[in-house]
Amino acid sequence: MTDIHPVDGARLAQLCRAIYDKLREEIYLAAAQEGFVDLRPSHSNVLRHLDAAGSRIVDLAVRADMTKQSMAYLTDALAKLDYVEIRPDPTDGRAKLVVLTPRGHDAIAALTRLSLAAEARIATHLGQAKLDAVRDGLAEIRAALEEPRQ
Amino acid sequence: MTDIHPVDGARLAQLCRAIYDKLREEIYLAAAQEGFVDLRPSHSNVLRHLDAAGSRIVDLAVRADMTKQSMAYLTDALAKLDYVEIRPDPTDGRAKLVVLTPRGHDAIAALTRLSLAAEARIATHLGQAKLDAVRDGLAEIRAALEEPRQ
DNA sequence: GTTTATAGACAGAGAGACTGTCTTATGCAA
DNA sequence: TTGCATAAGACAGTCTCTCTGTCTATAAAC
Repeated sequence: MTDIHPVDGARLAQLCRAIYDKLREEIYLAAAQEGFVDLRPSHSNVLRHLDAAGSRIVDLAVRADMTKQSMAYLTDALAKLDYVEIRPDPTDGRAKLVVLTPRGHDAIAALTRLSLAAEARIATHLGQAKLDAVRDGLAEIRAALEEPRQ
Repeated sequence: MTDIHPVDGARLAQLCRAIYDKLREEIYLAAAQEGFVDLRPSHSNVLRHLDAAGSRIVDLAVRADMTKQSMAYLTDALAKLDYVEIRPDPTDGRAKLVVLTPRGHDAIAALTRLSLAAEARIATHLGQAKLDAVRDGLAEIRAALEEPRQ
């Protein structure tokens, strides 16, 4: 009988998925142990895109490539958890600004630190140079995928 | 004001996530255009792990790292869409075997072909050697992440 | 000043994961 | 052989996160 999965396991998409899943699990588990028990991976869709001065929901939605309704759901959840504050935009009566609370700043700092720690652990296996090379290659791949297909 | 995101954008996890999301979108969009309109990314959690001779739900669940209830939901959905057939296991009255239908075989073949095509497109940007090096590095990283943390 | 565009809110739906419980079948041991 | 622990899966319910569609209020443009 022929093999069902001729080239599986070595596919770029599967590798990226597996690595992302592992890192996400590791980072959010560690964050929970530091006290951020209510922080969920989906929340990083907000935190990653916040400006220091605060951002509008619609801008966050565009950056995260999701609908403004979905982004509103996430920002509302983060507001209830005291990671962000939502206040009216003084320059536009329709808009609101999502701004980080001190706890939100702490969360971003922790997530950043834990991400770096995870990479440092990987570097002990591969060596820093190789890890850097992979990361540079991934950045190139991401850029290549941004381009429209002909 | 200090920068909120000191090292963002170059993080391994974010790169893997972005690339996986793009590839997944691209591959499943192309698959839909080939007639697999009802195939969803979550279904690959089943298809990726199926044995040629058929697999039990509980085994698929372990391989996909999810509960058997969740896996049963997915295999049931795939059965309704005629990608798999669920039949009793002749060797164990409690168990059922999930086996691919011809349409399921076609779907796996298409997904495999489209994945390779996406990587070939990337190779035109990076060169095959660089892409291979990145893939090898990712495989090493995945292996490193499998090891328990000390 | 009227029309159009924009920001967000509200309601509802659906996918995909989870936990908990239950039934049935297997297999081993008393 | 009976009786119990184990295992496979089914059933019910919940939760998170995303979507579409519609609506209000404000801003901007003509």
